[in-house]
Amino acid sequence: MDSFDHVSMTGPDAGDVTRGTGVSLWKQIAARLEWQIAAGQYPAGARLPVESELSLRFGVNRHTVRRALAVLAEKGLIEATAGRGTFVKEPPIRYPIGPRTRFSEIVSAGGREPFGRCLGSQVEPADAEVARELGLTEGTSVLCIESMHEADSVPISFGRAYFPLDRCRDLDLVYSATGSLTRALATLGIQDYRRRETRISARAANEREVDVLSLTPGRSVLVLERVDVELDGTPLQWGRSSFVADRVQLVIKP
Amino acid sequence: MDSFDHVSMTGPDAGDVTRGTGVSLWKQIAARLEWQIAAGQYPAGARLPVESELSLRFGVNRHTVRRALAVLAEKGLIEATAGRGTFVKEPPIRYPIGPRTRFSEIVSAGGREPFGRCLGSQVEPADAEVARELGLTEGTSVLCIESMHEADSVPISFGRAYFPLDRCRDLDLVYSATGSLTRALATLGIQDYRRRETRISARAANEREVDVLSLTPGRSVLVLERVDVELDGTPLQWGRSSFVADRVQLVIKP
DNA sequence: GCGAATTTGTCCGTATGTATT
DNA sequence: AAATACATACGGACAAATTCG
Repeated sequence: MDSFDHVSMTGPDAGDVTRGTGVSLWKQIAARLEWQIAAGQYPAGARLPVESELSLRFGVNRHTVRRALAVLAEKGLIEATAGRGTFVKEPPIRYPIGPRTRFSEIVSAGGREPFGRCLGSQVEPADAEVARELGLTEGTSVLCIESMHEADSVPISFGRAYFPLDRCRDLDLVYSATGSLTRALATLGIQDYRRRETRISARAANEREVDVLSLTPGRSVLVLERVDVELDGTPLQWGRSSFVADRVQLVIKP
Repeated sequence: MDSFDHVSMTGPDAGDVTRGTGVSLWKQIAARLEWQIAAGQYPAGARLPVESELSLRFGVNRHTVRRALAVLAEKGLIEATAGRGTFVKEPPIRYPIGPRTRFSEIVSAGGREPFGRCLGSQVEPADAEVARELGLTEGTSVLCIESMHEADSVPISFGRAYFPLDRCRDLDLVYSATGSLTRALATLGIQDYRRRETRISARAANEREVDVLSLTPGRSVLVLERVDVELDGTPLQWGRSSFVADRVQLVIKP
């Protein structure tokens, strides 16, 4: 094949990995692949060459390639599936958490098409938890809305939110019609509200989430528990949403 | 089958679950158990009565009890293990994320004993990512410190942090000696610093995390990526830490 | 280290009341 | 009004994990 005059030339493309420099081969390979991915040579969703091919190309053993790939997998850049291959992952959506967190605005700002759907709603008596968070007495009627969100037709989140019924009657109907909670609230005369607190935890996706969000079992979801209040401080909604962990990255700028 | 027309009492303690009220039995049982847990009748770590015992006590079938327990498990209140039993979980540590996030202060404020340990450190050239985050040029020497933290001897987090070497020489030694990064930085003349950005994602724990944090495989970890800067804005450290997802709850108050 | 006992997890099936079509 | 679907509740059997003598 090609004959390079460098320190070593074991493969056709091996100009980048040089032995005996003090930098381990797997680190060099990882850096090179990361660079190629960042440069768009392997765009999101693309399949990387199979490990044996890479080992040929870099002139190293397959295990050395695997060590490099492990670094990228750890960073969340690629994902390997036995039998299928190794694929470049979509970069996660940056999801800033702040006092005015709105799904559609965040997704639009990221240049993607937001979509929200009301999966169902019902009026129910507030249990101890909902009552505490909304500052109501247990048993007060609240409206529970179950919904999911997508960005560019990719499922992002799924959750339930609770609203005081007196303030938000028929919110579910308007939400279903408009597809946007912000707009639905606006038509009810609630022009603005702000986030009072966000609590974040994580766990493996449950069956329902696997179903609604098109996940494979065992995947992690970020669970966001949030309280929104009206401008005068009255609790407006409390809810818990599950975000597909590897499709979003929550960002907090204090 | 049952010869009761509407209200019945099947068990010795069944005064709380009433049939034919329109509220399903499993919901009533879930609410009752949740109340008992909240009231301290079953404190954190305690074992609940076995399912067969509960089914006797409430006068319902074991399946009905299981459905109620599933609700509490979903809420993160209990955890069942085949062969062992069903246990009340420790409430997660509330971990506020703000401009002055410090592990030891947060844990102390929660009435627990913080503990940090340096697992290892080395000087290495900054790769593209570290260089970008710390505002250095690729290849500049940085100090990498690997550490883990505990609260009341329970592993909480594990991560790697990178520091510009010129500013932080021997930081690892002082850290190992003091067990506190804040104090170690103080002895190097860096009295204060603040969080510039926190990025949060989640995934299943990898092998290393399972090992260091005493987890079972498949558990979720919250991955916090953070940039701390000195008061003049100079990047001081960048790092990624994995938090055991069901032992912490990140709290953001905008 | 083995086996029995305990306990949760998962299946099979049946019956019944209530909504929806 | 009949047919259908769904949620609730019960009964039994066995697998899988854990504990303990």
